[in-house]
Amino acid sequence: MKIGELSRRTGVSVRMLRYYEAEGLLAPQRTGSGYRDYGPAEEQTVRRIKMLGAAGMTLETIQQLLPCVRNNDPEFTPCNNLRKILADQVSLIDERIETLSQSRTILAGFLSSVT
Amino acid sequence: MKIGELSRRTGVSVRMLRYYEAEGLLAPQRTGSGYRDYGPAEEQTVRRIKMLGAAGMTLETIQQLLPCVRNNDPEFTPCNNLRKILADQVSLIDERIETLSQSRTILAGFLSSVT
DNA sequence: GTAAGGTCTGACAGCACTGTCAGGGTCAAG
DNA sequence: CTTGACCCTGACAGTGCTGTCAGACCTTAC
Repeated sequence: MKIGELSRRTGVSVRMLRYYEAEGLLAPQRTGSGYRDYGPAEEQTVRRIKMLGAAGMTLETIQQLLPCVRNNDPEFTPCNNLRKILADQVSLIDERIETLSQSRTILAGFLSSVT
Repeated sequence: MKIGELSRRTGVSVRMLRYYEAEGLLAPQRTGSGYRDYGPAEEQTVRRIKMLGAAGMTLETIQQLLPCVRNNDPEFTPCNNLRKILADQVSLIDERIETLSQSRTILAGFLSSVT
């Protein structure tokens, strides 16, 4: 399928589909006239990128992870560092939550001081 | 005092002190030769900016808030929205924490699926 | 008077995307 | 054959800071 249809089917903008490719996360076939031609495998990949992105991962991190999920549909193929990457991501999120919680405490303090 | 000393005393880089000024959060005197000349009031302001920034507020938001804390002015009239701004910020942080928590859940799911 | 160190302005770079526009090619239908 | 929808590449804008560099001026001390 062409890029517009894939965009419609996945909800990812055309702009971002091209960006995924520029960042090395997708490599669709090209038609004779240069149009990108995506297959079902690519569509699945895009859905995975979207899901991992929703989990707050950067495209760079997703790119590292992608080879581990490219093959088998339902589950991850265990790569050596897959667990480490995921665990690191969870730690990263925990750190961010902790930082935000501290900020919240500070602001709540200000708020109560003007009440 | 000059900008370098203020930087040393507050731990805010010279670059950022100038940036604060460009964004309208500071307006130090100038010497005859054009050097910025900060007084104790400015130093206090910088410390407040730093604290509010640590609470995750953008400079734009801090700028709105600053007139309310600039001097312990008994006049609250122009700061009727102080509490609202603070409350909004807390809500914003809560949203971000919620988003991160959802991301965490997704990632933890991935992690358990490869365990 | 000269050397060192501080300061000035202005501008470019980088993050991690995301939108948008320009200028031009392709394809299907009427 | 022309129209309209779609596609291509490339580039600029904007976020909210933050570092760094260039070229020039000021100040202090030796």
